Amino acid sequence: MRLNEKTKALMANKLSAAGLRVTQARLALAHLLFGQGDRHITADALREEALAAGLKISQATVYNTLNQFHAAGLLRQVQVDQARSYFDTNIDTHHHFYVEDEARLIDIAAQEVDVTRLPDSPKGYDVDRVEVIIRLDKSPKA
Amino acid sequence: MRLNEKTKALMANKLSAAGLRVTQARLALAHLLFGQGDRHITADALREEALAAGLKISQATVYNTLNQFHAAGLLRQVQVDQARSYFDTNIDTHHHFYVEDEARLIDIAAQEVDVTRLPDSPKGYDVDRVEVIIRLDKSPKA
DNA sequence: AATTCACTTTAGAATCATTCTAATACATTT
DNA sequence: AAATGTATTAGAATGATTCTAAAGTGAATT
Repeated sequence: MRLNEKTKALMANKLSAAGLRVTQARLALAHLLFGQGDRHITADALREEALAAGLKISQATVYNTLNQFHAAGLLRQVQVDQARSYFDTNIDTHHHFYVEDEARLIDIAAQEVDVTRLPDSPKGYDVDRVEVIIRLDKSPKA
Repeated sequence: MRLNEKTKALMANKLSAAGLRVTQARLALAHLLFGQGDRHITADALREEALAAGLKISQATVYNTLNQFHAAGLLRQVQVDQARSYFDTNIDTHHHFYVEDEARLIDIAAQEVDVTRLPDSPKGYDVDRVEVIIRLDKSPKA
């Protein structure tokens, strides 16, 4: 895979800023993840993209890298399906539609949802994040 | 395990009403699940409870039964942790706190949360359910 | 109460996502 | 370029869940 120099520099920057060493594997995966707008992707799907793009990269590295990016705050992990984890390249506050039948996530911008009242957290605990997940079904054929 | 007759009749009723045949295994698991207020439990934890209660029941049956109860609408499945599924005996509309560090779910009554605005669903899809999950961290020691 | 038949339960194998291991490769510092 | 500490890797290991196909049970019927 050839990364254009501008994107490469951006990604290298992103990695350094996150405290991650800039390596071939991380650069290439960052390019796939962050080079094309917001996405929701599973480890396996990313692996396949990488292989399709001609990268020689192991499954372990895909998992390691996703976990490191997540730990570094470059990715959010979304848990909507018991079978697998999704990684979301959009780390701003936002919410999701989830189409269970299609195993597909759709972003909802934070300002599209108003949560105007929440209960107090139990004593000794603080709110880390409020997630709203709207589960969707296909409409019945009229 | 001895089920008192009143509970047993209630559970048998619940199963029949849900279109499930009343069997020993289902009665016993229903008793554990529904006999003590709202709970959030994993398949494995339920298995252990069952064994501790002296039931002779296989893991496969625990899974089968949880899945059937879920399909029949007697349980809700809650997805907050990548490692395992929780089954929630409270099937009314409600929400959850989730304490990640302790892998613990806490119910939030529907009326404790106001979601006053939601985006339109994508064309061709209907809202099945709106889930609010409040992820909690332990407060830092002051 | 025995028979039948469909549904349940079971032990154990299989699957699948994810993590681990410990050996090799690479990036950075000397 | 040698040394040092991370990264990457293939493959094994793990752990939750599902599958398989054989044996058991509940409900309906004789």
